[in-house]
Amino acid sequence: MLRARDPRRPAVASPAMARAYDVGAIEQKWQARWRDEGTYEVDNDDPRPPFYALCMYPYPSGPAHQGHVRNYTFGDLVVRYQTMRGNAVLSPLGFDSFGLPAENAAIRTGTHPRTFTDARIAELKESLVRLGAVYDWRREVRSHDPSYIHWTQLIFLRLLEAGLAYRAHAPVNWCPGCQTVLANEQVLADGTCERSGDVVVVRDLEQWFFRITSYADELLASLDDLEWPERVKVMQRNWIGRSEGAEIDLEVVGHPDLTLTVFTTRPDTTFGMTYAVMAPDHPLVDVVTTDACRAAVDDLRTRVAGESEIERMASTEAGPALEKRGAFTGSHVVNPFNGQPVPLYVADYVLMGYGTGAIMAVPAEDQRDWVFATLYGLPIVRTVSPPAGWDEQGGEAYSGDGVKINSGFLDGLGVVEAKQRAIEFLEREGRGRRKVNYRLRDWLVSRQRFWGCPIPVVHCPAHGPVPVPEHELPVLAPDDVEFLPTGQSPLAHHEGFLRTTCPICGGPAERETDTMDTFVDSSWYFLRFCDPFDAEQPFDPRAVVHWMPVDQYIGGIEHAILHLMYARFFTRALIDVGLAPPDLSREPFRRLFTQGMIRMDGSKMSKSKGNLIAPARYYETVGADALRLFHLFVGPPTDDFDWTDQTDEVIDGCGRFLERLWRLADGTGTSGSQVRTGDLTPADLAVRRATHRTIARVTSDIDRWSYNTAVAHCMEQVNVLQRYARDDPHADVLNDGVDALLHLLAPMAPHVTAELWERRHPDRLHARPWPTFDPELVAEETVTMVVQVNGKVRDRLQVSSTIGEEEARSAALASPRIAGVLGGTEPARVVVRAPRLVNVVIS
RNA sequence: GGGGACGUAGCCCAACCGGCAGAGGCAGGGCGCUUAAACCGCCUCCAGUGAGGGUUCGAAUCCCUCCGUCCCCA
Repeated sequence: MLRARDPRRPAVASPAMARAYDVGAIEQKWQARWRDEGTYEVDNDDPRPPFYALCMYPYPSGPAHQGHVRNYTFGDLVVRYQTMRGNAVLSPLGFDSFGLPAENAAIRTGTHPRTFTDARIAELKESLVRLGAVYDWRREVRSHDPSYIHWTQLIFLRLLEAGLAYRAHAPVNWCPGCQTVLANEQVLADGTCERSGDVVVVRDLEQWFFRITSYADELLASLDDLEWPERVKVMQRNWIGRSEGAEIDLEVVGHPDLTLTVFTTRPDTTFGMTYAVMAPDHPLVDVVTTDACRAAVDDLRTRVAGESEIERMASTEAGPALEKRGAFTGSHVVNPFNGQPVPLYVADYVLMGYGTGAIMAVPAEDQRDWVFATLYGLPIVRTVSPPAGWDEQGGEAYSGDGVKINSGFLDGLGVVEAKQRAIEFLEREGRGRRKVNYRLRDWLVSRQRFWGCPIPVVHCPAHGPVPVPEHELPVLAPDDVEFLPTGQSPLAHHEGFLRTTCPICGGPAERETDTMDTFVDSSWYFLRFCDPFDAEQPFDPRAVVHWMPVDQYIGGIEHAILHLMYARFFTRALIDVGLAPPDLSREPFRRLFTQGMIRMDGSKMSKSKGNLIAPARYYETVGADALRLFHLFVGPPTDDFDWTDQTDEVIDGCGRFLERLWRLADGTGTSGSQVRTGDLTPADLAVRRATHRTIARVTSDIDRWSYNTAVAHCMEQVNVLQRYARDDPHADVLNDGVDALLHLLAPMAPHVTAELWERRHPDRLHARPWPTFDPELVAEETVTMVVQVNGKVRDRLQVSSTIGEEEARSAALASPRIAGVLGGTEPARVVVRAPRLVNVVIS
């Protein structure tokens, strides 16, 4: 019976096809062995040097997708390779198991989020086991486990005690779809929610914050020493957004008791201040607004109140209703540099959360001010001379360097010098001060959600927010709640949870019903992994000092900013509040690797896009080893990969390679030829050299994350050995070659190599040391020396690899072909790069 | 608008410090094996490095401009 072949289905799916070996059987066999024998379980008192390898805490969304496969293949390679290198490798995995999808599923189906989440964890775990990824599962951590909640809450209380957690009334980004508060970074540039796509609005709520801004300078400065991708460091630097400038206290005309403090990065431009602007929610707006202007100002404030900051910032460029962007307050402030009064406006483009919530406007040197000034007919005075032709070419604001003009005592200076002079003037006159400002804001951690770690606080009418006593932890959410799409956590409707007593006075009090942002859970899980059984404390100080910092952290570039920033902050904060020891590294992740995305049809492969290619189908056919090999082989690990119709053919190719390896190693590749012993021939020696060269190359490839070339070099070596095996091979040379190859492939294709090794030797491949090579065998005896004339290759000579410079020069010039090209011309110059190249230059 | 990465054969990619453009794979073609096909084995076609300029004895590699794709921040 014939059936049309599904082009997306691997060719080897056909059961009729001859297989060299039973992929499914051996993969299951070895997965069971690694589990039953605890091969990758490691104790804290292990005498080998410690190595901590970690893949980012996954959110359990169901079976692994190709992005996971790629991530965990890299991670598993590191674990197995470092183990063979003689290290005690800590390889834990856990699940970032709190989060919205589980709760949304609960609202949709009525299933408790725990039931839903546990099922998704089981699926993810199973697909990782089937990938052959190995972990010390004894150390598994789940965010929603009461023993983890306990310590997350203790950390919260200690941060609260230290003043690093606080409660504040704040405008927050509210997503109507998710019915919760979002952090700024969860709001996309178009003002919509990154998760649901709803338009985010601003609401004013009492919220909990972590004081990450206290660490802004340290988080910025210590980036320099990290072995992280430069692009990630750049993103973190930009996110912290340190800017040096000045705060200036402006007098408000007619309000002798008031000063309006503004922040500027360009104090040198103060002579060009032609107006000033306050954020609509600035506390002084009411005071300075005159009756005549009140209606317009109130109108603006009402409109802005419903908009997210992102929307307000995005509206900088020309758009509809521009004239509604600001309103005059009726008051004036005084320019401290020249004593001139200038009008004071309220405008949406100034944000209360940045700087002081008010700015001096210098339209000539700031584009947003330029747009606003043009719109409202405000004067524009240049204080920096723009480059020649700037105005003629339609130039507007000029923010670059140049000579100061129209600036009194600053005239003639450059911008950098003028800044310093301006700040000195302000400080001397008592009108302002040097000030460093950050874009980074404190971390808003409150979420109006059920499926998160409860914030361990009760609200007492008499004593306000009171910490839950530590011996009462953990505070756990009740199970008998109703999941309804209301604006509040279901906890807020649960009387049994809500009603409690004040720990101070014993009077009636209410529990806090907000839960913590799930980024809190993922900010310290890597510490818990060091000591996951500790019932007395979050982790033993000795254990974290032993394992930390993480030697190799592996994850997606999408976590380049938030997760990594929060984890860096938490590690420092935990040390500073005394939960972690002072000798713990303040940087949690020493080396970071960020893998490229898997794309399909131009967009990220994801569940929401519906373009997932499940790994399970490959486990059934070519096997996990082939799928792993494919992910390693297909391109540089940092690069994005486009999944296309041809991808299955490449995966099949990886499967074919493993079958060739099998035939070679299992003896079928020799096709019955006699295996020779005795003295080595030159051909034997060449193969032995190839073996050592392959060991050297693959080792170096793995060390520099060039897995695609590591696989390619193994493929090349299989080709060499296969050819050799058919052609009167020497027993030792062939066996050594195959054995070395099995070692090299052991971290990449662990199942098939383990099985082949077992058929050849009594011990376990993955417990063996990484192979070494003989440098003398790696070095070539003779090399091809290229002889160029004026950069063009004219001859190739076989020379000793140790040839000296003079010798190389004479050999090149003695070549008849070179002499022919020169035709008697005297070389103007001879560039010698022995032993590879000689370039003869003639004019 | 600002910052960053990348562009090499029909396709995915090598070329590590500036030194012979090709290691590996996919697809295609041919031959062998086979009653036949698949599988397997052997052989093989194909580019001068997105475009232009510069530095250099020598540039895929370094610098500049432009084009294209992607990422981050606005």
